[in-house]
Amino acid sequence: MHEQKTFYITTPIYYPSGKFHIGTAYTTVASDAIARYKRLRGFDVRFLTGMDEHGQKIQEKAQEAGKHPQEYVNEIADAAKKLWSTMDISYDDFVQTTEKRHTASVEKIFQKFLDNGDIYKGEYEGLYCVPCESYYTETQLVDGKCPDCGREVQTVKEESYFFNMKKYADRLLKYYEDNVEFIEPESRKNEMINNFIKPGLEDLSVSRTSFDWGIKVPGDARHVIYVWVDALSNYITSLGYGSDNDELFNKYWPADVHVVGKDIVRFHTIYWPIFLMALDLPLPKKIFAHGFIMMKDGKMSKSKGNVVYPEMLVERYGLDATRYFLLRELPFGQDGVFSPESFVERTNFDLANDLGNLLNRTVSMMNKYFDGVIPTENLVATEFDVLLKDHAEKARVKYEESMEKMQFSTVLSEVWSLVSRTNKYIDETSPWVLAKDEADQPKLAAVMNNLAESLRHIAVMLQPFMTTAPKQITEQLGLDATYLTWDSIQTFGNVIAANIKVAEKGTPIFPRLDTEVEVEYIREQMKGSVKTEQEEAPSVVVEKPATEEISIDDFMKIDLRVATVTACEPVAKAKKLLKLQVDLGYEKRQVVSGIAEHYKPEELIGKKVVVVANLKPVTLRGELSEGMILAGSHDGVLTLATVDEKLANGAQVK
RNA sequence: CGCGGGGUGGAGCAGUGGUAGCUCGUCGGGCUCAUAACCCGAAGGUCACAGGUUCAAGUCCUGUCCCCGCAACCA
Repeated sequence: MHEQKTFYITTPIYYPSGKFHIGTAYTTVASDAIARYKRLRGFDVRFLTGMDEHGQKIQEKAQEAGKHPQEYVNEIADAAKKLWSTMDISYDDFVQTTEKRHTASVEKIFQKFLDNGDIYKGEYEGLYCVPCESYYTETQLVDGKCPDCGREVQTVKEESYFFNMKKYADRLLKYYEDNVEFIEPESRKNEMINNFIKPGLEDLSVSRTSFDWGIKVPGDARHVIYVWVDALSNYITSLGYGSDNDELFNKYWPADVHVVGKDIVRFHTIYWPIFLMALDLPLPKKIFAHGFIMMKDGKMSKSKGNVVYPEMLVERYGLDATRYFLLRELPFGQDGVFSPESFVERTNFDLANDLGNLLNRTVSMMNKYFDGVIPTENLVATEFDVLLKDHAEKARVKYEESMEKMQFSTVLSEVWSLVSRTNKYIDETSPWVLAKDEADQPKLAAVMNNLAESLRHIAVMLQPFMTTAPKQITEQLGLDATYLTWDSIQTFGNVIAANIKVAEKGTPIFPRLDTEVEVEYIREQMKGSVKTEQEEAPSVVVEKPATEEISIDDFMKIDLRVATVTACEPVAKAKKLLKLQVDLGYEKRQVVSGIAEHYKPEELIGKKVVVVANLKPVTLRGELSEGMILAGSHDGVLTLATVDEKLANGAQVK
């Protein structure tokens, strides 16, 4: 007997910085579809997901919440597990980087790097702002000063451990060449080579001394291991690498595919392979980078009020519709757009009209013409039968091809081509006509049998994507789980046993939605997500007296003056900046303001605005700015604070 | 010239060098088993623009314009 082929697939481990939005669900649902498909094809699958739980931010967030970091991350991990349970994610393991099995192994990995000379202790030299406790790069500085507080920065040397990346660059490139499918889509590979490898890899700082919520560097407790070595290692530590029991590791490593978002391609295609080389371990077979879910007005963001949370869609429209939409509407590997309209329309057209209705009319005819029993004997094929059968077989082949390429959208359109073909088949054969003539009974019987068979094929193929509908389809057809295996759709026809009775009354598996009502509902929910955020953090909008209070003297230090905008033009190569000439009465000045996305230059000329006149001048994008224009903004809408025409230029505002 | 993606019938997208397809919308027709669902037909495209390679270019090459992400900029 052959040993079962294994398949190891991972999602990224997620960072617990807030509620998961639909993008996180997308990654996870896509990975789940692959895992389910591979299981269906007989693989011994291991599907890993988890949480990345170390770092400064978590330490701070936990402190804000008045919790121990461990308590904080555990709560979020529980919330994640709950969401994955809601979404029927069939993961086999959930790793948290704060677990002993991970931390112990990471220490060993780090030690091995040290022993082999891949990691050396060095000095990180950077521009440091002491009050802000932050490093900045040269380009981040504003006018040579700290971008946060405006104070002088110092060149500071801090002790840090470094990983020698250069040493492995050639081997990495070679691996790319020898394994053309290692990075997909291919454009990502070119991006990595051109941007990072060709210019020369820099040694990577792999430790920090500025916070301590992390895994201590072996033998040097002042340092904690920084995110890369820690987080990426989860893919092997969760298999028991470096522990007493490495059975799972030997069985499943190397991973067949790491599914990642396009934002973390670099870490998975450069750092991670190099770490593995340093450990003398085989590299993963594939890194697949998917695109992002965009909104019509750009990226999802709370301030735009366009954030979509998966729970909302699942609660109202069901899990199958939600999973279907994600994997059908967005071409995997590219960015795609979510809109309330597209969601409702996909659900109505594809699920309710095409698929749901097909099942419904089939069950109904079965009852009407054959007392609910799927006919299996005395079948006489119509001229259309062979066409349907051919279509089903071709669809299955194309499905398998596209599934290997993880082109879920294409895969699903293949399934729907069969749904459509079957609806057409009903029209072609017109069972209601056949039913009128006793002599056509055998033909009618064949038609009914084919309909059940076609629906069965559809149900089997939908299993990686939907977790309820395939069962509902077979249940309404009276078929048990044995009819849902992949083997059972290698042939079309002669599969369904005799005397199987369909449901007496078909129940719509996807109710039709009222487009207008539901589009409005989703919109409200998206906006609503803004409100809840604000409720959670009201300080942003309402008062924050204790800490924000200033004295009248402080206030009087600010010299606010009325001025007229006399000229205005965009700043070259800066998307958000406008250069304004303002007349303060007693003098004229140039002010650079970040309002280009809200005002056209010509709109501003002649406007009376309020200027902070005694602000220290700075240079922005090479343009001198001697002051600041007051403006208010909320929910992404920005408006200048203007004053009445009557007020003369130079008038003080207080 | 910071990096990358893209510009295809009204909308959203597929398109491996060889009759330009799909979904929705529009118009017309058919059917009545079905969730006012299903099926058929039609209109509608100089495939951003300009060159080039080729027997043949939406598809390859060069240049130009525009859009979108990332980065930078928001005093």
